[in-house]
Amino acid sequence: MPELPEVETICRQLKRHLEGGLITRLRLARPDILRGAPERALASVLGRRIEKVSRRGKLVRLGLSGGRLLVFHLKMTGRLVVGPERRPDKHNHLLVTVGGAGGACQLHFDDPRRFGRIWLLPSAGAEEMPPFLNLGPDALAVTRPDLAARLGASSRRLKPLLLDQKIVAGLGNIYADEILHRTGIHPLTRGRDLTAAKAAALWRNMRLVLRHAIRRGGSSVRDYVDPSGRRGSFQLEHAVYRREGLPCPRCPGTVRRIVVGGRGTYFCPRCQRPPPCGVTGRRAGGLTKGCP
DNA sequence: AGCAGCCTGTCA
DNA sequence: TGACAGGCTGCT
Repeated sequence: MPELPEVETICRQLKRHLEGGLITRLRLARPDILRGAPERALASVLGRRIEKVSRRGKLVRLGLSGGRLLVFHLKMTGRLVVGPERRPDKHNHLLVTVGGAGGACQLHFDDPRRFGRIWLLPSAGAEEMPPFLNLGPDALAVTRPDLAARLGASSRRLKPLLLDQKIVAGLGNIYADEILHRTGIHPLTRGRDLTAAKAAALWRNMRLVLRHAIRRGGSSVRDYVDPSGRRGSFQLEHAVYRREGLPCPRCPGTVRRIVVGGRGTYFCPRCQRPPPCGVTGRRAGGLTKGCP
């Protein structure tokens, strides 16, 4: 489940290994995961140079010479692996051979669940087409007032709001829960009910948690590894994610799990106060009485 | 706004 | 062996 910190870690590695290299061979094993251009258009990528590796939200961009962009979304189980030439494994979807100053290497895009997608786009105007169309500002680029405005304009609960890539791009289930916990906000709080102080703290903690997770190489909860096969270590510092029944690290409370918008949501009911007039997380009632 | 569907590996 | 995991699209 690569989210912003994992994708950032991946990008930094790809940058080191791929930037400046020439694409000498391509093998698309599963044409159905390619979007934005027909399969035959992939041939036009041969011989182009990988000029710039970048990230926006959870998307990885390879900027190619000649105005092309190769974009990857890893979704849940996708992996980008770089290394010496080797046989593709059975879950390989795209194999790119890159010639560089230090000899050839290969980029493998593998995804056992096949949720992952690849786009081939013209770099001019790419921001106005899928998958960038409707994508909100990156979680590490959004300004404090912009985030406050985006959350405050909505009556939706904060958990689904933070997961909505149109609001802010890069957060997934792990970091949404960790950020809400660190800020002491109940996941069912509605966006419009955020106080200015809480919105500011949320922005600060979002940056803090994401930056710290990047320093740890991301979270390896189940099978995430970076392009060199190394696991991250931020999972060791998760305060709530997948810690149901365990003590909250910040207060004497116990971590609970509820389902919000179909997603498992972990929080501490003691230090993440219930929203003023909302559901408590157990069952509706009690607190809602008397609220306008 | 909420949920099925896409997928398959993993765990109870 | 069946439920579950979850990012995102598209449907209701």
